[in-house]
Amino acid sequence: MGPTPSRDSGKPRYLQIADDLVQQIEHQILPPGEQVPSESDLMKKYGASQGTVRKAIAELRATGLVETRHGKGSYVKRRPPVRRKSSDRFRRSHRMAGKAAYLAEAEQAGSKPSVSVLYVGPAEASEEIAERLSVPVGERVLARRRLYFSDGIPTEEATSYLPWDIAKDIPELFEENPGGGGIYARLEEHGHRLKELTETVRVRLATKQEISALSLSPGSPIIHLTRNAESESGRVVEVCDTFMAADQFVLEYRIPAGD
Amino acid sequence: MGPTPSRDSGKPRYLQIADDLVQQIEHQILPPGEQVPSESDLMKKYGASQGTVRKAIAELRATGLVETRHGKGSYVKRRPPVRRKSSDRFRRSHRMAGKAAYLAEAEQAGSKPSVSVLYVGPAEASEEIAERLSVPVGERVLARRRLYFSDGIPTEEATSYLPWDIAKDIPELFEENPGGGGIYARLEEHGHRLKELTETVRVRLATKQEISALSLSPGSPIIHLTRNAESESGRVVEVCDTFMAADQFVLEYRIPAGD
DNA sequence: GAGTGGTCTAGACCACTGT
DNA sequence: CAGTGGTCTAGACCACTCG
Repeated sequence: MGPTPSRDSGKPRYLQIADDLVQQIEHQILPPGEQVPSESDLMKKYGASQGTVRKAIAELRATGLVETRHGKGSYVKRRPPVRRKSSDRFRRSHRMAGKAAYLAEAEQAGSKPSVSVLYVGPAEASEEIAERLSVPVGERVLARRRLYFSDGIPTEEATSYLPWDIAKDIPELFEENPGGGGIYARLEEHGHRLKELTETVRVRLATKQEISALSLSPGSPIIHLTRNAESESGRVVEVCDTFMAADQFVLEYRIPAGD
Repeated sequence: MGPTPSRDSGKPRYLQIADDLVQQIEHQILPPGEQVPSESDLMKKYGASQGTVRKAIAELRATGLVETRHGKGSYVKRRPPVRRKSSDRFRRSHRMAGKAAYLAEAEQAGSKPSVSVLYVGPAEASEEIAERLSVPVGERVLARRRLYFSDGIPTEEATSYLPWDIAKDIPELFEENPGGGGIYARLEEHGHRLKELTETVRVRLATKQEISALSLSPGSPIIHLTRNAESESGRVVEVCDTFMAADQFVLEYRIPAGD
């Protein structure tokens, strides 16, 4: 009758242990940020072998409750506030208010946003980018790759591509900070009035590179969002690829019912 | 120099084995639908223990390349054609053409769609549904729950909720098949002309129930899509919750750049 | 160094699927 | 029944982190 839940249900031992740990986390006996007992502690406590307690912890990791650092231990994840990404962020009125889309949204969510520019400069259009921008493969384009942080932790990586003949006349696009309203505001000031944006949403499990770039746990789903910005002349004047941790975002779209 | 890739890199053995299997799958040496060699075969082939080859297979399962059936074996997944879900599917012109959104899209994708109605009838509004429909919690609403199949395999489960006072005057909504153009067409015929739809996209790992309902593998990400349909009178006349296997869909949204 | 997680083995037994 | 995957053990060794 000890505190150890060793009752035999039909359930595998490793799931019983996992469930017990889930209970402790939900009841804040293991509060966010706290270290989960080490494998050897758990082996003693549950009278199980290392393989079994490891499987239990792997279970918690898979459901995103815990993250594990080699040589240190497993820690209860602090539930990050969900960031909301609304299609409204592209409204012209928001740009006129002088805010870039990302900062406006982050402020609204009450977190401290920051941006790190990884690269701004010329690049050769890959097959996919060339197709989306309707330029020849290998053509020079302007690439702008940024990493966005919220409260200091990386949440989102985005890369924009613009046709060189458009970008070359807009010096602000070569700056790290393109100025109030972001690059869309600059494009519109230079006569490229936007007509429509097309976004696609894809989901898959993160690759190893993305895991390290966004410091995720293995097995985390990520959202791959692409956007094409079409001007009123019918030309695609910018495309953007964004990668973000799926569990930290809610995307919102308003769709007119017309036509 | 045997066919066995036992070169020692720094990589763990189970990942080497996994990579080798991935190669065989990508080069169609293990074609879709084929059974992966059994654990004991792999143990012999790679000279590894059961635990190690199991971890290798678990890796393939996590990346969705393979699915495992207890007592039978692991099988290379048939890559299902990706289904595209475009916001255009709500255009009025499509409804007028007499097609429901789902069927129209599936046809375009070249797959044989079918629908199974799980429930049509009254239900009590949960807190969340009540909030979205602006009715009191517990109020009677019409619920329509369907399971969608593509080529016989379940891909998507959706539940619509409509306020009772609206639904009660539209007898087709109580039928399994609401008729050409779907329920939105019926709503518009009865004076509820739609103004705007708001969709939200959330992603998370599938729960055990969803795994069985959509016959997924554990650890698969799923997309939870919610939609609120607002009529020109400003009232939300329908809300819908959809769950789908994330790796089988690409969502597409067209966003007007105006205002 | 002591303590942590990460990999691997050899063997055991159980549970499910077919014939 | 034989063959498959699923669980578990006991012990070994390696790799990372921190004082």
